[in-house]
Amino acid sequence: MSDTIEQKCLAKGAKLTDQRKIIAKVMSESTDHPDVDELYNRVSKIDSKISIATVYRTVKLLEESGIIERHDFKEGKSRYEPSAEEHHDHLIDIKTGEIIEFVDKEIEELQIKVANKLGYKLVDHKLELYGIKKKS
Amino acid sequence: MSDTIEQKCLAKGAKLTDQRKIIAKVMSESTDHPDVDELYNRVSKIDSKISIATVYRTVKLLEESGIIERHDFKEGKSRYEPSAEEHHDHLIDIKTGEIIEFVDKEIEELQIKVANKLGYKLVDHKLELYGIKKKS
DNA sequence: GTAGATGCAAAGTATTTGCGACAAG
DNA sequence: CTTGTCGCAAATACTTTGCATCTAC
Repeated sequence: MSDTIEQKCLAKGAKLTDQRKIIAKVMSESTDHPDVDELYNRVSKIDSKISIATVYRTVKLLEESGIIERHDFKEGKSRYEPSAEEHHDHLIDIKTGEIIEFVDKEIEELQIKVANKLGYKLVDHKLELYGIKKKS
Repeated sequence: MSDTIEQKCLAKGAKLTDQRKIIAKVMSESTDHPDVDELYNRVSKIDSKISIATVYRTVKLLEESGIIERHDFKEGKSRYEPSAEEHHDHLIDIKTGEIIEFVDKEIEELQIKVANKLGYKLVDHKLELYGIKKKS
């Protein structure tokens, strides 16, 4: 797992510092969508000397390398998650803030079709559903 | 047009000040998606004494009243547009920043279906397509 | 040894807020 | 009158950056 990350960093000509290894490891083990502050907390538990500036610089690096993905949900800050093999979108519970990941091929295909119809080639998209849990 | 906005403000128990009238009018006449700074520029041309704090307070008020909508595209700031009768989504040209509005009923329906499948009632959603113009 | 990375604190953006003055209802 | 609103400047939240030091390669 971290091998891959390290290889990707090297491929970019980036130096493999301890800080980067730690941040990459913590991110790759995250199953939620931490913001920078939360990531900084987790990383600090491993090495308390890492500065938040380095965390900011590293998430930017990892994002540009396609290793993690940034999301701007309806808050004032960015959240990150490791890039998945298969693309997915998010449903956010507006009561609890819980984030559920989902995949829907039909929607994906329709998006491409819509973009085409408008004369565009789709290169990226963002789909977020906001909902409240139904009583079961 | 501005009648509606004024009525809606009054219904909320909000006072109908000159500043609000001007900001609401400028927004209702906007066909693009201005950010607060741009809105402030436009408003200042009509009344140069209006402060940017008032613009921030007013867009928040108008948004909470459902009169305008906020969007967080992939920038660090919010953009606004008057609420439309019919809901629509956006396609953003990643080269030029141009924003194209579109409607696709099929996607809308699928979203509701997906949310239901996950046990949620869909109350809101955000769909943004990012693309590059195809040579015609 | 050298280019690139780090830590720190200062600087930048975007946005919010406390407060005294003011105006709408 | 009274309550909400305004303008101003200070404050906040998130993120970036200049610089001297340090470290991976």
